Amino acid sequence: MNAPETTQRPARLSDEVADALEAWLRAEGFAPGTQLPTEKVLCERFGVSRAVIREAVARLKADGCVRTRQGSGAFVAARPGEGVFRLPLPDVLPQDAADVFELRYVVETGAAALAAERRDAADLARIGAALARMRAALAEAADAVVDDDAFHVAIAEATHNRALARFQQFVGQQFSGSRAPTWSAAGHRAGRARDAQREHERIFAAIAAGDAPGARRAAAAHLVGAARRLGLDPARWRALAEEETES
Amino acid sequence: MNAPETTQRPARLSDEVADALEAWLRAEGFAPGTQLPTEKVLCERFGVSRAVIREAVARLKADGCVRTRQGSGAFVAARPGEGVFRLPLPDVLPQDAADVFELRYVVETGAAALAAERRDAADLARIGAALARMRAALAEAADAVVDDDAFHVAIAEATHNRALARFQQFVGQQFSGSRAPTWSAAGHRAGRARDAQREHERIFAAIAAGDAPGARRAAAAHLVGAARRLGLDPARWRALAEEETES
DNA sequence: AGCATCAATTTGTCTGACAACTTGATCGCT
DNA sequence: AGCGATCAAGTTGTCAGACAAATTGATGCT
Repeated sequence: MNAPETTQRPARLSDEVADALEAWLRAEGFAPGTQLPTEKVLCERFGVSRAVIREAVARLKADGCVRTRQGSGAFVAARPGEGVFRLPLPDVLPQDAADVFELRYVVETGAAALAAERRDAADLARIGAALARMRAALAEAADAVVDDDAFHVAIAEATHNRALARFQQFVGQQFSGSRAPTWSAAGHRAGRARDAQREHERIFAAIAAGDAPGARRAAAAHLVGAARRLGLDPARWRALAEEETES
Repeated sequence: MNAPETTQRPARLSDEVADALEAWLRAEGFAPGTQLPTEKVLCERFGVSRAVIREAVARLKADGCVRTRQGSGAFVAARPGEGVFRLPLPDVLPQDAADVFELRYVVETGAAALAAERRDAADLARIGAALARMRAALAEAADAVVDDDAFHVAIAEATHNRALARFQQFVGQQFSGSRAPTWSAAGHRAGRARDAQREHERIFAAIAAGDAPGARRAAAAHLVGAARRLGLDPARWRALAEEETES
């Protein structure tokens, strides 16, 4: 068990340079159109080869904050990350997965509270329909991953906030693959589907009642349960759950 | 018949290859985890050098749909577009601006609560330093936009959650341009800087005390104030503020 | 002045090599 | 045989140098 001190961050040299470049641009606050140093200069400044610099610049190009013209140079196109947000994709690193899940936690609890305040009849109908489908699937031990997904999306849409809805959909989708074990045959046997459904019902009840703090607490409880079902470290979530439930 | 070359699209070879690769992945519908051909094979298939292949793959990596492991290979990480979040740019639509600000509200209040639980001495030092600089700027009616920015970034980093920190930085930055009126000469005269600073102090005190609910309330109050200073509809925020302050 | 030409500069691409890492097979020991 | 350590391909990451293609500003000519 050699946990080699989790040098968690960029093992890739090009990523390191790209981060540094992005941070530099951000700090300097260059106006769009200003020219970047030449690749040769950047090579010397960072002490790396041109290939690394090119890959780093390529990432900034992909992010849309830098634009290059052959023979001319590289230019700032916009402030770094102006309109795009890139998530550290959770592969095998449990740390990244936990981080992203925590982000989902923050957003989804807030969304549940907002949904309780803003939901209208159509929202409640959509949420209730997804809930009913899951209830039916629970009775016959069937799969309901798509309905589970629809349930959370419907809640996000009940906030009537496009940005929030899209972002919750975005983070939630990062774990859509991990939602299968709950509704699998083994999940039904182990009671995971039943537990999740009970949490779902509580969220819906609070939203339907217009109880924003209650919806927040119910969503928090659901996410803590989801984290446990995902095998994430529960210790990290205890504090959060207590924070929510004590209010 | 020479093509008039109005196809200004891919003057870059690497972009051409990247587009072809992305289209290929999308068409093939590979499940996440499947391995891509090696760079050498791709070189032969596209008839280009390895540098071009690497830049193309780098773009896919930046887009988040491919992930590479040194010594192992390149693997499909997600469907194209998964892993990157694009915000509806709030240029002209005030509705979008309000939506994005609300997203910021949800994330930043959650981050403040987390920061209160996880902050260490170094975090407090960073937050306190930014706060002190703003205090000094307030005394002499100077500009402190960069310190205001640093203050919020330091709080986000105190969560020790990379994803959360980067996302808060991302949404906060959408309003960085709108932070100037607070610290302008007119902002000092109108007391906007003073109000903001008072709110900052409360946030810091709660985080330093390890009071998570208090930090959440203080951050909520600050954001409601920021929304008012931005000229956003305060009615929309009253409900949220009450939700937080009642707990 | 106006214009074509040219040379320097800069990004784009190619080539070859080596380093760091992963993975599966081989070898040696119990 | 079972099992662990070791080794050798194979693959991506990085380096170095060179040339191609495009831009830009200076030069020189009319």
